[in-house]
Amino acid sequence: MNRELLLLGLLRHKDMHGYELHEFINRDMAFCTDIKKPTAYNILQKMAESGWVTEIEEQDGNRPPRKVYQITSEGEQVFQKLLRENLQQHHQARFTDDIGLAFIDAIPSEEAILLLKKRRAILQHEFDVLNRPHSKAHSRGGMKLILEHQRRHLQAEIDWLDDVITRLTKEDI
Amino acid sequence: MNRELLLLGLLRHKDMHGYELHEFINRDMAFCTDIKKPTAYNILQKMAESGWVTEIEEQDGNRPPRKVYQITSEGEQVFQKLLRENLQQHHQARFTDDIGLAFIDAIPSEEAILLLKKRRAILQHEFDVLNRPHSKAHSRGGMKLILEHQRRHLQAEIDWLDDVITRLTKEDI
DNA sequence: TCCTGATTAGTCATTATTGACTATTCAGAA
DNA sequence: TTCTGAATAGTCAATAATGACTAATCAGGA
Repeated sequence: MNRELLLLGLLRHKDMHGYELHEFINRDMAFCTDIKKPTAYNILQKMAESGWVTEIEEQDGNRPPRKVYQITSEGEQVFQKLLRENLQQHHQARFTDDIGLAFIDAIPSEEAILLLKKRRAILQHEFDVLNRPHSKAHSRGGMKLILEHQRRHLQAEIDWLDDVITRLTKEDI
Repeated sequence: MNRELLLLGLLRHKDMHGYELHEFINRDMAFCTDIKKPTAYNILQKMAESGWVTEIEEQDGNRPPRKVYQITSEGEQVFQKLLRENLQQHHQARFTDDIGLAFIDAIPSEEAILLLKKRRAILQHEFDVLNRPHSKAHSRGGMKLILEHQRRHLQAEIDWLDDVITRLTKEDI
């Protein structure tokens, strides 16, 4: 239901068509979700069937018509409910990167150290990118919170990875 | 491919049947992955088709026969490759919990604070559970690393959430 | 003994997700 | 003006994932 929350939240600000929503999400919100285009259209269609949004065919010049989505008052109520649910819950994070760690004793620790140092370089690079001055879309309210969250998370990852590398170096796993 | 890595890694230790693999993953590795039963069987079947594992029908008493999976030498090579890939990469974490934060200005900050305090209590509880003495399955090598990772991550989450709550309290979003 | 609920083991029909494709428009170069 | 590559807008067939189901066995109590 978090994808629904996201789409409704964006539609509250302004009416948008599917492609526009997808573009925004994949440009400005890539760090918190990952909705592919057909998935976005699928969710929009279902929300239209549920009456949370309305589809309005719009003709722009002589381009083929496109469907503009508008949140309904029922959709607004659902948004308010989903938002409250989201804020008061916590979903355990699953790190797919961890799976390899479970089997780290299957390779020589010198090699493991080299591989993890490579991972660390990637992490550091992402951290640096995140600390670069950011776009307009990211400078308002909630977005800043989310960016700060990513920053904190990446810092914790780097600290942890350094710790793992140190322990491997001391053969103290 | 990380699910494949996980299943192959477990089969390296001993031959297992599908249900056994699924049970182990959902009991002892729930904090790093989330493979449903039919998904596990599906992956095992595909790995059998690829020659990474062999299926052997086994009769236990007069129970219906079941398929025991055994890693092949080709499977071992794939495991070694996947493990190295996994260790040297980093996958950006996506926090679905963040989506609500993006729209936090849609509700009064007093209410948001209450909701986030509830979230914090859940987080704290998970942190406490994680710090309780853990099972045998979790006390060996790689597993300890992963638990430590979760612990660090949860600590960072709590710190961040406290920061958000403080900022909201000061109306400084 | 018989019954009940839990455990073991797996399947299958339905949903969800996505890679790959179509088709139009537009901006600029040749 | 004609061509080319990028941007816009969306669809669809194929794959992946899962909820709900089946079915046997077992442990223990009535």
